[in-house]
Amino acid sequence: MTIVRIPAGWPASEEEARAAQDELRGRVVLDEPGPPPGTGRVTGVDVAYDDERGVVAAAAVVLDAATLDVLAEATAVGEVSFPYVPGLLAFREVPTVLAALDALDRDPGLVVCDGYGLAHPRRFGLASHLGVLTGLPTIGVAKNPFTFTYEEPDRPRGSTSPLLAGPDEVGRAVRTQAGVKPVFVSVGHRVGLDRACAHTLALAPRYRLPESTRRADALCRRTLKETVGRAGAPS
DNA sequence: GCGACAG
DNA sequence: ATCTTGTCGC
Repeated sequence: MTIVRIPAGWPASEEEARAAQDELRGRVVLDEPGPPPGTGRVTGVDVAYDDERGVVAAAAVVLDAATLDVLAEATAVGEVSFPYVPGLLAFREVPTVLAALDALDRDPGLVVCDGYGLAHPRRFGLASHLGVLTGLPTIGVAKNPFTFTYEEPDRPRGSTSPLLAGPDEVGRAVRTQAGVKPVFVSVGHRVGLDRACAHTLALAPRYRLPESTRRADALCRRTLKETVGRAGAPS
C-alpha cells in the first residue's frame, strides 16, 4: 500500500493552520437539514497514530443507516501531517482520512467524525473541515466536552442538554445510554443539529459511541498494527 | 502570566 | 491519541 504524503502547501505552523481555518470557515453550509436519520448510508471515520514513527492509519466504514450493517470499508496509511494542538486537530487527520474516503467503492452518505464540527474555538473543527473539503454532509461526535460547558442531561437514553460556548449553543450533550456519560454532538457541514443528534442516537442502540465510530476505530487500530508491526517489532 | 484543552 | 492487568458484570 502507498503512503499518503503530506500535501504540498500543507500548513507547517500553527499560525498558517489557523489562517487556513479562517479562510475555509466561510464555506461551511449550515442551512440544510441533512439526510433523514435511519435512511441511506452513514460512514464512520477515525485514525490511529504511532507518533514514534510518524505514522497514521485512517479507516472509513460505511454502514446501512437502517440496519447498521457494514456495507463497505477502506483504509489509508500516511505520514503524520501535524502535531496535536487543541483546535488544530484536523491538520493531523485530514489528509489520510480523505484518502480512506476516496478508496471507498460507494458514496459515503453522512460522515460521522470523531471530534467536533462547529463546537470549536474558531467554529471550524474537524467535521466542518472534512465537510468543506469533500462536500459531504458531516457531523462530529466527541467523547469529551473540550473547553465547553454543559449541564448533565437527564438519565434516560435520548436526553440532551446544550453544549455551550458562553451563551451560544455550539452542540449538544447526548445521552446515548441510560446513566452513561453523554457524547458531545456538533454540526459539521450540511446537517442541522437536531438531525445530527438523531443520527447519533440511531447509531448507538447498544453502546455509548456510535457504531460507525466503533467500527472505524477498530479498523484503523488494526491497520496501524499490521502496518507498523513488522518493521517495528522490538528485537 | 497560568492553566485547560477534540484526538 | 497512547501507555497497560486484572477485574467486575451482563
